[in-house]
Amino acid sequence: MPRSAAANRQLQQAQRANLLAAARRVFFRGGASATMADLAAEAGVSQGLAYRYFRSKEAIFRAMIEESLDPKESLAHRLGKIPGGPRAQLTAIVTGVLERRRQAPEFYRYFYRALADGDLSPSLRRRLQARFEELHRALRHLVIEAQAAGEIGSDDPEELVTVLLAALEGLWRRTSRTPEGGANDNIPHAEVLLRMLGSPSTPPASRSVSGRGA
Amino acid sequence: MPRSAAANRQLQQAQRANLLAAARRVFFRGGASATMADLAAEAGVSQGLAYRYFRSKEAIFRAMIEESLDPKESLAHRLGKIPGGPRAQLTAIVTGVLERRRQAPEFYRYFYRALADGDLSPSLRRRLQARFEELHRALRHLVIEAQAAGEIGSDDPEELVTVLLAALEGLWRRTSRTPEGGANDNIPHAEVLLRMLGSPSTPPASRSVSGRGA
Amino acid sequence: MPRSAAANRQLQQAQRANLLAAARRVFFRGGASATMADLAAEAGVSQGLAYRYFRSKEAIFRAMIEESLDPKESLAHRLGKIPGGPRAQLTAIVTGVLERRRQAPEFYRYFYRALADGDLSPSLRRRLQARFEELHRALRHLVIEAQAAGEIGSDDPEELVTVLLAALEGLWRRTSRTPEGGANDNIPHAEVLLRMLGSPSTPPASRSVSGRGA
Amino acid sequence: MPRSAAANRQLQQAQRANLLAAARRVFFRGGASATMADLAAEAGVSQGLAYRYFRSKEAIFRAMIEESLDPKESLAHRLGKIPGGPRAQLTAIVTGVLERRRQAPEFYRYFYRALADGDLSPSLRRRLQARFEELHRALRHLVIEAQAAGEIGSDDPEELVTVLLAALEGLWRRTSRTPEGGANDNIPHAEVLLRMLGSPSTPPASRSVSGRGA
DNA sequence: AATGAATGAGTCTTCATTCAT
DNA sequence: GATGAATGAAGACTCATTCAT
Repeated sequence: MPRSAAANRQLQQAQRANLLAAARRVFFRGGASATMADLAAEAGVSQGLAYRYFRSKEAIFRAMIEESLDPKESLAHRLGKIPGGPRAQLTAIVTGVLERRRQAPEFYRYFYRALADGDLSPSLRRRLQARFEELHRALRHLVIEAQAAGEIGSDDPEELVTVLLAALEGLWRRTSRTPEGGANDNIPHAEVLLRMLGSPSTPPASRSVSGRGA
Repeated sequence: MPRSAAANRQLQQAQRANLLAAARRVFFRGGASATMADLAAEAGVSQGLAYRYFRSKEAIFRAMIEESLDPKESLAHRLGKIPGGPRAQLTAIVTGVLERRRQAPEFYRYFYRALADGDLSPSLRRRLQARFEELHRALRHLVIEAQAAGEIGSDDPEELVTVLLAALEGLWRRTSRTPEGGANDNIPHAEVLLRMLGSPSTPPASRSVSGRGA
Repeated sequence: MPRSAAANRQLQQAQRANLLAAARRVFFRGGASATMADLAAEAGVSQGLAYRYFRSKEAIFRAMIEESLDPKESLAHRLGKIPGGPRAQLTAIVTGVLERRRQAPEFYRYFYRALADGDLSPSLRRRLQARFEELHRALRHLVIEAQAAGEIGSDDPEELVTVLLAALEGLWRRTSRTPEGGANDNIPHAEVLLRMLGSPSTPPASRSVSGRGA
Repeated sequence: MPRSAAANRQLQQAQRANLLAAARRVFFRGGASATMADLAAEAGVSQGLAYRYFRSKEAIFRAMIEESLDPKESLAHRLGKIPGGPRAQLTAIVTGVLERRRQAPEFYRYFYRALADGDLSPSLRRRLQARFEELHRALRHLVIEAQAAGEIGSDDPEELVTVLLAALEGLWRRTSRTPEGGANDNIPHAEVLLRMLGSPSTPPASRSVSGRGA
């Protein structure tokens, strides 16, 4: 007598989740050089089984990322729901990003890894980049608005966004290096990062590279 | 008539340098997936020759990094030579780092790549981490001194150093993704980053995660 | 209430036939590269079920051929029932073979495929060859009789049989290549093939390879 | 000191030929199911080496066939050079084909095998079919001319060409089954095959399938 | 009797490394 | 010192076959 259809569906979902979780662990450890054998061993299944659930190694990687690309997580999505002026919205975004790092240190790690490792399907690469650019645009828009509202300094908005994103990326990256996925200590407050934006009274950073301004 | 021993040694040095330069170019382009065949082609020599100069592919990678670990490049080394108070020294360090990025975008890329990819000998990994920690300690020391001198705000020094390093790492990382090795546009001024340190009048960022401080 | 034993047996027979028919279709399309998954899909059953009825993939292939080796189909069997002299019997055989091709183009295809592909159990291979040889002997016998009766030319009988069989095999083979299993156009008349046997007045083909005979 | 360039070239050609010869033997035996391991073993080299000389397994198969597609072997090419009327030219072609079979029994075998086995790149498949069609057209043209010249019977030319080609293909096929590549005995004379074309006095084969014509 | 999830041996292919010249 | 042909150990992926349900 065959297994019931329901039981089968449950088994399938469990295995899929199991494989995806194993992939997360294994890619987290070994980067792109992790092998299917590693993954299978980690998941406690045979190598062949992975191919019942995913077409290829790349498909697993993709699924892993797609999972995190849930549209509800999109900043654009959440942006509309934040109350207050542009400065307050910037604070909320940065805080949200930092908060997520605290809770799921490995979260965005795949995004950066994926972009750094060359072997990524063009389509997925495009989707990832679109996500990054979305954040970029959202921040730029808020920065310009905040400047118009006299809430922050008057440096080049593009420059401010770049350094803000860099700081956030750098913080995520650090996760990679601490063995256990990064302890939660020393994660800075959003306010510290936002100081880079300056206050209305701050003069723009001088063009001189040696930056003796102020 | 055999070549003179001196001429021989010189030739060897030249080949070694040639291979190392090719490795730099090739790893920069292809990341960890660059092959020995790529390297040999780039260097214009046979595949076998690389093994006269380096024990293995990993040895080339290691040598490539060692070359950049030249003690004269060490921040600690250069720190003694910077005039001015702790705040000025911090400015000088950050400026120097940003300047280097402008000039040789691929410079530190290997360090981060090496740490991210798992396949790195423990000993080299230790050396790299030591280098990072050296910078970390130097910055922390200056931050504490600057706080003592009333030149910056009174946030947790560890937190300030972390976010400063993260911002710098993030900026280097960005290099990796821009096709041509990173255009120099939008590299922020040191002063913008240093704003994160706050001024004596800035109250420390509140402990509240939502960072409504100030 | 369990199914009756008779009903059970009938169900089994039906499944077996179903699988065999699916195998025929699937092997006909995909050749030796057809997979068990293909077969199961074609038969509309699970992959595992095939193994209740056949020990292995090869067993299915074998059964498929055995089915066509039904002794009632044997030429030897039918030979006794053909009226007329040896020439008429030759005509009848060749006509029968051509006719069968018209009706079931995929019929003998398996025989040839099976012999060409190496992976065939020795015992089955022997049985197939025996079948071919049976036809061979029957034809040779008739050719010799026809010569004795002065109904055909006096070439080497072995040679005549070889070329006759070759022409028939070639015609079957052609079936394989036409996408839809071979349209029925241009299937030659038996009489055309039989012309090769010559008439009493035809001088034997000369031994000269360049064949300037006649 | 490196091997001389000449020595290298010689080595390469020898290996390429060696691999191709091994492929011929191995595909001859095992059909498409022969593995690269088989081939390497047969050639007496490592599996990896084959890939220095051929991009893939399919490339080897292709090269094997291309080798036989030498344009000088083309019937169209040779057709211009045959003296005599259309009947004589038909004789010459068929004789040539038979002769080749005598000399190199495995020669065309790959062509037929290649067409039967599904896994063949579309481009190569097209080239092969073009070759077959070339022969087909040449024969049809000559048959029509021969009929116009009153040198043969007046059956449907397409039918005559089909049966002629089938006979030739069948003869080649037979090579496949004799263990040692086919002994040369019983290869029929061209003249026997050409009898199928009939003589001016032969009435066309009747349309009746049972072929009681003549 | 039937299912389909799971297995594992085997396939093609790549690539760091060695070695005869 | 230099070459590049040759090796062999993986790696991703397929598929006939088994087995718990």
